[in-house]
Amino acid sequence: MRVLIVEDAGETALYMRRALEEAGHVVDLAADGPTGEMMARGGAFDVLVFDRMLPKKDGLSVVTDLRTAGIATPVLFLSALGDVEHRVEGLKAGGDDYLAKPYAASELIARVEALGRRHEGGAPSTHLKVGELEMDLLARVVRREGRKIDIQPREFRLLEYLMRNANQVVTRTMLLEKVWDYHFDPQTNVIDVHVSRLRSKIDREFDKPMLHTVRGAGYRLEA
Amino acid sequence: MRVLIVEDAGETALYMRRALEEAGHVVDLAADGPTGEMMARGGAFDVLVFDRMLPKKDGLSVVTDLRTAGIATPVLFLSALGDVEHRVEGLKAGGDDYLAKPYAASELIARVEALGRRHEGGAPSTHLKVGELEMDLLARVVRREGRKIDIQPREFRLLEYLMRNANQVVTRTMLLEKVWDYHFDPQTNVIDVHVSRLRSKIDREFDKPMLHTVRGAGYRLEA
DNA sequence: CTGCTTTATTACAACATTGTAATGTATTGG
DNA sequence: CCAATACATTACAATGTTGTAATAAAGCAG
Repeated sequence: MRVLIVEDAGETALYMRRALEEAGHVVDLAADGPTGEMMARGGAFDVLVFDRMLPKKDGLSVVTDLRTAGIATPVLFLSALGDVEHRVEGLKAGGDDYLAKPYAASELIARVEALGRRHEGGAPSTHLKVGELEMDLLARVVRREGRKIDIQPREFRLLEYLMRNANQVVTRTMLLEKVWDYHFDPQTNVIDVHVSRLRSKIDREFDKPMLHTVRGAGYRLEA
Repeated sequence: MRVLIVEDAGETALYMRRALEEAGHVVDLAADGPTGEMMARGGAFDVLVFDRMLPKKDGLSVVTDLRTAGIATPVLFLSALGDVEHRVEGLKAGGDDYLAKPYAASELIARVEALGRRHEGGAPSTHLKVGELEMDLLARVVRREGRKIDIQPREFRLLEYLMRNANQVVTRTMLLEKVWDYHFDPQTNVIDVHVSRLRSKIDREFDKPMLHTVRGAGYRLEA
């Protein structure tokens, strides 16, 4: 897991870093509010750990700003101010958890992992994109250059497989296995026919063809 | 937000319920482990609040079981045992937060809302579950009690809609709009026919029917 | 260039899915 | 209990989807 710790007390920061790294995570440090905010916006972290009090811009306002900027990375607040009002304040500002000092390393780790767990293990992608071609797996809709394209179930599976392997050659055998669940050669031209149909939908009417034949090898969908 | 509180001490449960309801949430109660687990599996809650110690089956094991069953609803543990090991234990079992008693109502509310917030903003769910009936939106597969059920596209949409509105009555008009995209009455019995077909697949061959008729109103899929 | 092989396209037949209509069964109010 | 109504089931017809086969076109080796 990639964790960003924003903490001004050098000692504490290093201690936390060591604890999290020993638990197998990748840790970055920032020492003040603006730096932390910048890094949080740029780098793709799984969890942010913020000290409540920070030089220049305090943790609370940084998180408020991150949230209004649409950044949803989970935040764990860390502070010596452990009373209820402060904790509630932190959660209201858009924090996801609040841990009062002093705390045990094991609890820090457990809470960071609880926060990160959902995000990374979370959802398998429901949307594929190859160049200007897009597929929404849930809505079962395909678009090229924004225009909706009507597509049949088998064509959909075929295209999905091609998109998941975009810019690579996909053999006929692979297609038979993955799109048709055939584990033998049907001795017919099913694939040719469906590739042809798919082409007529995603390539005809558009300038550049995306679905290319690789003679003797198979097909390749290019961005 | 829909919240399930699983707590055996009646007093405490009622106090929590009132606090959350005043904050505008819908609250259900359960008094022991198995009941809580059942409700958590069936009803679509945004947050689960579990007491650590519960009659019959303790909170920890219930949550472990829910997680292995693939139910990812955020869990807030609540307990008098506030020391570090217990907190870590709760988070490891799959809890998302841990609040030690005594706590202020405002903090309970803030934490429940923090948990719910995270969940709803997330990716669209790709997996639906109502009782023993499961639907994988991406793989387009339906199972009941683990057995795979073959289902037609229109039946799939119908069932999806019923599952998304499980335990609630769904009217014929709603079905026509959402499943058929008709915005008028086709004057036929399409719905009856498809409900019948769906029943023959998901209910026939199983002990308890899940798809119930609500005479004069519509249908309801029950856990 | 010619003949051979691979790939494309088209037309059609088999099959699957969907909606309609007819018939049968349960529920409710009088 | 009967009639009226709502719902369930079955059979069938219309339509959509898929695979096969025939034919055409393209690429390649000699």
